[in-house]
Amino acid sequence: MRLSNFYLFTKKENPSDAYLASHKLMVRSGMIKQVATGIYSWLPMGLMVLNKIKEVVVEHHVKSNINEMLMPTIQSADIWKKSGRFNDYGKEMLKIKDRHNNDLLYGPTNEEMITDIISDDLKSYKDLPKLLFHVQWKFRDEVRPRFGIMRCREFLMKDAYSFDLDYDSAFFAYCKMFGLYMKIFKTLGLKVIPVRAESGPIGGALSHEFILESNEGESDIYYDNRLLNISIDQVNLDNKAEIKEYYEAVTNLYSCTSDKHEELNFNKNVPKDNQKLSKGIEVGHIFYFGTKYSELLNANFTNNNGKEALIHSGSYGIGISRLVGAIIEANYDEKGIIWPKEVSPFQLGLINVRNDNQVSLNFCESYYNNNASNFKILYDDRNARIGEKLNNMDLLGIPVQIIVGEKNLVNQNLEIKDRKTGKVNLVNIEKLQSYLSDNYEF
RNA sequence: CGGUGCGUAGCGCAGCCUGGUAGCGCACUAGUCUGGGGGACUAGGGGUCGUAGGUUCAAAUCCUGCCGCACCGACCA
Repeated sequence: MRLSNFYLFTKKENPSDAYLASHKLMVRSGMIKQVATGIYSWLPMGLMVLNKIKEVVVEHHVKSNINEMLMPTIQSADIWKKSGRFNDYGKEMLKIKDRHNNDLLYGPTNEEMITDIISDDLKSYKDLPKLLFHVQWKFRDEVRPRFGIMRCREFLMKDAYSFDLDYDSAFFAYCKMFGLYMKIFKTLGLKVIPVRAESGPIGGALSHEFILESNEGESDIYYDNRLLNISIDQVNLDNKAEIKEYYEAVTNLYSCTSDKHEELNFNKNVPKDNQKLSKGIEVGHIFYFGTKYSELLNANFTNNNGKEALIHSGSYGIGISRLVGAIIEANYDEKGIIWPKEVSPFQLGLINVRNDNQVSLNFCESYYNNNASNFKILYDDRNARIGEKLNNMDLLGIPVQIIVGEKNLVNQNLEIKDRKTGKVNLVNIEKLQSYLSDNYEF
């Protein structure tokens, strides 16, 4: 992408209404623009990142044989009246009336709707188990939205739903999703702590939150830091024994939200050196709620004895739009954003030191033209001053920058700058390709 | 929903107390000089001062309602 063709308008100054670094940086880097309290437009740069994260999450689900589908944002109130949540959900639910005066709502979540769908289809124990997910915009009319995209009213969420014939089977689904989440967050380059949690208005007995540690987080957590040593890498999510072993190894160690915290148990079960008290951002939340919605919405099947039984279900959410902010919180410095390679909208930033220099201009043009199909390159082709280009590229957080100036070009050299370390290496033009592939995974 | 504060150019702000030609920095346009970390100079363009009403010869400024935004609290993914 040539900057001259890109709808990207960055700002030198911070917005006055932003508090969190991630919020300031998202506005400054032209990713989002606020529309109303807790509602944002995603500009091209922001949408690229959002889509990258979504892609990672979707791929992991699809690989695990979880089927992607799509439910609408607007829902009929009927099923919510059946489940009792039309009133119970409270003012956070945005209620709408259509022209026929029917009650509609902008979905805050989809348990009712998915249960209504599967209750028509899953009729026999032979149809179970099943897992479905979608990525869709949600609306929760928060009392006080804040922190930009981190806690907004309209947000993009991946929600998955599991359907099983009994507790044992449902528990396996829960463990599998637990492991899948750990893999997803690891892929995104995030250190995420799974903690026991309250299930809130979703309901149900078994629930875990996934917390990205951050000083700016809103959740307080207590955990045994030995759980960080347990790796998900080698665990096969489809192998019941393996995944349960992993789940138990992790959840046997103390780890919970402040709601669930018991100081006595913490001290009794966790050696002092391993006790960790920390804050973080909730980026995922999973629930097993048994037959709660099946009962309310009549989702039953015929078991192998010919008897009717209720479907056991669970739901599993990841805040996709929140992750954009959360990832920035975990990856920035005083210059700007530092995107992990998995979510960076571009792989390479290309900077021409002087546009009026024929030597560097020729090189940049031909490099870009020859490589734009191999790499995602953001080429700053503006006739701007070098300082502006460098600062701008740092702000945008693209992992690797190629800085092209005549001074180095006459010696057949380019500057390759690593955004994260700030280190600049002179690299021979001939060796550029191998330097990049040796030092970076694309 | 309670408490506090704010709304003036695309962004960040001053002016308001004490009413009298709407200002500054950044950004933008043109030109000149510059040229390795948001450069300098010159000349420009852009505002019904959130909105509706009131007071007044005169309102960005004083008064009232409404709308919007932020922060703190309670609540929540």
